[in-house]
Amino acid sequence: MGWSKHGREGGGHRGYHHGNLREALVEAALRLIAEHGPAGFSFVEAARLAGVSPAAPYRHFHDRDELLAEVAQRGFALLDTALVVAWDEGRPDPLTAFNRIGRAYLAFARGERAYYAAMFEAGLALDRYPGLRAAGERALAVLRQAAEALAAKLPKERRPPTLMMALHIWAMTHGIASLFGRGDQGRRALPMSPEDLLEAGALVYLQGLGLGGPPAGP
Amino acid sequence: MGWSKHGREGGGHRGYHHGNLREALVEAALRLIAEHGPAGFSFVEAARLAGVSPAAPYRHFHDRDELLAEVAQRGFALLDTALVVAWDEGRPDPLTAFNRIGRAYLAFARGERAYYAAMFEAGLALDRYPGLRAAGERALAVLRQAAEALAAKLPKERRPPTLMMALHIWAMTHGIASLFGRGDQGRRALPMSPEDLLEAGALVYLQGLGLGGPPAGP
DNA sequence: TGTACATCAGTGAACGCGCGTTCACTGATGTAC
DNA sequence: TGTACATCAGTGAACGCGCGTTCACTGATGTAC
Repeated sequence: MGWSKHGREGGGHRGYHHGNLREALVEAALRLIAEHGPAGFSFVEAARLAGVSPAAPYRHFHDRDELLAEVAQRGFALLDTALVVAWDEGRPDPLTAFNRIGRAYLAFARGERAYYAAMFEAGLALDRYPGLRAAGERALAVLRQAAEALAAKLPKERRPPTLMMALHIWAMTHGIASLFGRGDQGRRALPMSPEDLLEAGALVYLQGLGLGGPPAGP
Repeated sequence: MGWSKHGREGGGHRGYHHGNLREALVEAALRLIAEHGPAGFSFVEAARLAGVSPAAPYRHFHDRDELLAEVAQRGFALLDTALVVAWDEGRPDPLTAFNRIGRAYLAFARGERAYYAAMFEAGLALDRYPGLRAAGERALAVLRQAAEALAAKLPKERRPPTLMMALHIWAMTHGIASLFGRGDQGRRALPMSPEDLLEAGALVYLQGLGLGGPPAGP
């Protein structure tokens, strides 16, 4: 759910002009991607879903891929927001907030499968859509900020590069989400929830940096 | 590269019977997936590439997806082999061998993009292809074995569950491969090689378990 | 407030295309005797 | 070694389909005066 606020759907008839076709197309794309994957999404069907002739979308998007890229870009923006909210400026303490970020990422991958697929599985060429790349980097920035706050606990000479930390965490989280944490399709069996797996992994990782709870040894 | 051993291609004419159509179709699929992604692969074109009428493939595969699943399954078998070779029974020492596994995984993702895409991005329903799931689990078993050997260095009461270790490592490796380590398309910029990123991440992780080189503190 | 007109966002018919799949068929291969 | 025949692995033509995209068009909206 989530992307269900249709322009004037309830109102019944619309005139010759749709009024909010761009939005309607994005919503239609999300629905189609959720159902058939990014490959099974078609421009024509998106138009049909929006109740409009197959030529109409061309007034708003140069081609099929541009609509896909728009969806992906919005997905990154949503993810960004979700991560910022989860981080909540590190309250009540960085470690708790950090774990919340991981969970938020997994929740996004599971709950917003269409966005996630558009972002990571559509095979869009990042160079052709600079806005897309930028949106992705903004989302990474949250992770980096969290890494920074965590690393700040360490004495200066033992602080790891925060970009590297952020990339490690991103990779593990993304890996868990991709391999185990999506909707039913293609899912692998696991002896624990993706959330628990990630939390344990993050804990070990932070321990390895000299951060985290009680030391490993007795 | 790699999948170029065509049945009797050099020999010129073939008769009415192809002789090795199944193999030829798998090879054609690999080529097409490498070029156009798993979505852009078509049964008809695979037949054309194999020099055969569009109806012929149905003698060997029930449908398009079954061919895709065959490719994915072979991919897992290849990956499995590559990881076993890389592990080399933990020689000369488990840590070195372990790092070789990670590099082998990344090399596979980069070098065998078609296999990798069929395995992880084709969205095949694992339940419909039990052989596929089994092949995937065999590949995971190598990681588990390595985790076991590493954990064996620790006193019994501090040994982590090896399945969990294996999953963490798989997730981080897979995440790095997916986000940064593929061919040109969709690649993100990185301040270091995926290999270095992974090695650093694995080191920190193992450190966190109480394994690895010199202790974190001064 | 009313009118003329430019601009904009749609229409709908049409195109050429490649796809997945089916069908009755036929040529090649292998086996029994 | 030779012949009859079953089986197998291909053919090629055809189907219906949905797709992306284009085109000249038209109805609605907004603006200038």
